[in-house]
Amino acid sequence: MGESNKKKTTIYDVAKRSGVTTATVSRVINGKYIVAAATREKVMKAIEELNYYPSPIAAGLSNRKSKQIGIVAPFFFGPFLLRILETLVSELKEYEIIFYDSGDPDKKRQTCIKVSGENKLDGLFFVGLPVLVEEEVKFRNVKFPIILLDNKHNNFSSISIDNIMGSFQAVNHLVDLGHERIAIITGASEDPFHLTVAKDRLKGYRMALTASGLTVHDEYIMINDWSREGAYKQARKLLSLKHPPTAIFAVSDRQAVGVLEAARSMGVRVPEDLSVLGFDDMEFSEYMGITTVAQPLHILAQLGANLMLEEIGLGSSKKENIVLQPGLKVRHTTASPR
Amino acid sequence: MGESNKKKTTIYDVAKRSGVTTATVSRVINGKYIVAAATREKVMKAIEELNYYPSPIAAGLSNRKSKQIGIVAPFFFGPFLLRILETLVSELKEYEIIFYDSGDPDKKRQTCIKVSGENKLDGLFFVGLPVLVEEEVKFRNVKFPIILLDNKHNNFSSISIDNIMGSFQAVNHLVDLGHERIAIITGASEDPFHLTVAKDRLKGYRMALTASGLTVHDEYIMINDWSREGAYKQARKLLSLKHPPTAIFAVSDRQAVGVLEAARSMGVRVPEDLSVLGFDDMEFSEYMGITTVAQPLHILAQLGANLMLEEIGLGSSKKENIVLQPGLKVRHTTASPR
DNA sequence: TTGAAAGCGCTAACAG
DNA sequence: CTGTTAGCGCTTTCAA
Repeated sequence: MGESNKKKTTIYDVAKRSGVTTATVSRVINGKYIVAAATREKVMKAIEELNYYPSPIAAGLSNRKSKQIGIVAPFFFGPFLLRILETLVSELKEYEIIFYDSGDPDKKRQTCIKVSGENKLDGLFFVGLPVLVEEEVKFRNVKFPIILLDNKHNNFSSISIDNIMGSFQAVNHLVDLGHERIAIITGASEDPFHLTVAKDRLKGYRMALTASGLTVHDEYIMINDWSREGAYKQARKLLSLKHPPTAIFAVSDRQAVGVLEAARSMGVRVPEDLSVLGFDDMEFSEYMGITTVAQPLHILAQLGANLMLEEIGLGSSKKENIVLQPGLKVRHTTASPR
Repeated sequence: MGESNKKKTTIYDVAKRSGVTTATVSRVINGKYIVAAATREKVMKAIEELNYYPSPIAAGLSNRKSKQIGIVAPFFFGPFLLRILETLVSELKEYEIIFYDSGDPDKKRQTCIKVSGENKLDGLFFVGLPVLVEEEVKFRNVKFPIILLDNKHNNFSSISIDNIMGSFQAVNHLVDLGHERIAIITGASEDPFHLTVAKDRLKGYRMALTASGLTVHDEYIMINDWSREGAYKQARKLLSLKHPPTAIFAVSDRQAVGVLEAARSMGVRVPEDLSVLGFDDMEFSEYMGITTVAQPLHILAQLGANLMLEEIGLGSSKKENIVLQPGLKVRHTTASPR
């Protein structure tokens, strides 16, 4: 901590030194008013010499703009979150990014209350999470745009990913390979945040089977908690069935690992005896050769950032809802059944 | 965006409604002055009724505290960064966390300039990165504490991890297993941020060998760029030597994966013919059974947060430098040589 | 194109 | 325990 005996140099100091008023200094700083070239020079020089930095706080109080954008997201999104955060930060260079954790619904609620109450942000992103009605209500009188990433809402713009089609596509790949006994290990259908990912991916699975004229067997549908351990157990159950599936679609890569472990533990070879399909395209999926579905996170965040900038500029919401398609990445855990 | 025709309710509104002055309202809001219970009640009631939220911007301008803490870190720290961020956010509930990307040295410089110039934060963390002299100079007149996480500096407090000992420990494990021909694939020794991780881990390797009376063979030392691909190539080279090593220590798990792939590609079995050791304990290391060194990131961040709170409270730096020890996690890629 | 001056909403002496 | 009253540092009409 430095000895900050010297008080901050303010816009007054600059004004005095350059022989103009603070109004003029302000004008050159913000560059959105006409200032005589000569005057500008003088001011710039003074700024330079005094090593002056305008106080964003004071500016904020005066013009009610904080130059800050908030992001509410849960940490359990892990790599996805990081990816999105990264591109958001780099696309939104003019703004500081404030991170609001919302690891559980209550934290999320608190954040919504705080953020809408203070009403100081210039924009807000929700990533991965939906906005509940009670939350939406709070944002009614807020002065900044809100954009949902990887989720949607009628009253806000959003960029989301089509989980149903991603799943549909993935299962179709299995069907194309000739599989008929395809099982799915999905995520918890009810969750504290009211996410619909699990349901959507299951829906895509059903659609794909039906579209191919295959029947959906309930015993092939396992509802799991997104965990690797859970998937391990359920895969063992599936593989112990009288008619075990020849392919298992795990709706997350983490769960796919569990399936792989289950297969190994039972001497079932992948992909010879069993095809395993994941979802997410995590780093380890590449290392482990897992066939999976990749989400265009980078583009999602980029589009989100652009939209945010537009809406901030317009001062109003465009209510645009963009849906992105994920893509299949075929690797080494899927093959035709024997 | 709501129709915010209604102007923000201010501390004046609350004061009027509760029949006191703004000073008193301020007092009950901040709770650090004595206010008569009855008065407090009235004020609270008014706050409630008016749904009043104090403006942190106005407060900030007045008392020069932003209630915001910055974090400068590079995104390539991936999971580590996320982990640290997570615990920082949860430990520093009173503060908003602003994330400053510093993916390259120049961005980092810019951030240092901006942040020190504006001088508005209540605290700043550097994670994973060192503070260069030219940067340190800028922070001389800054009013907030700065703490380094996973790095150190004479003028700032820090919590770091002992890479040398981590490496030493890891290699000792190999020696204990009976290995004598131990190779290392390390990270780039020179890097744009002037990180010393690679050098430190190499040093620990040397120390361990020397301490055990083994000689350090230059041909067993590979300098790599932290990439899996690079490690793959170098591992192949090592395994092609006339006297190939019986163990390879990759200074990151990502590189360990490359080594594993190289071994597989050459029909070398792990751990029977070759022991592979990583560093980092990434998620996939568990899945892939890689023996590795784990860093106590959670504790690191926790200690960092506590220190920050203390220093903010004290209004001065304690210049504490804590060093944490990483721990070995033995899994399935290491065994005694045959 | 520039200056004067009134805020923005809150805090913190200082008095009482 | 509470009120008065300067600011905090910048922006923005309104005039000139």
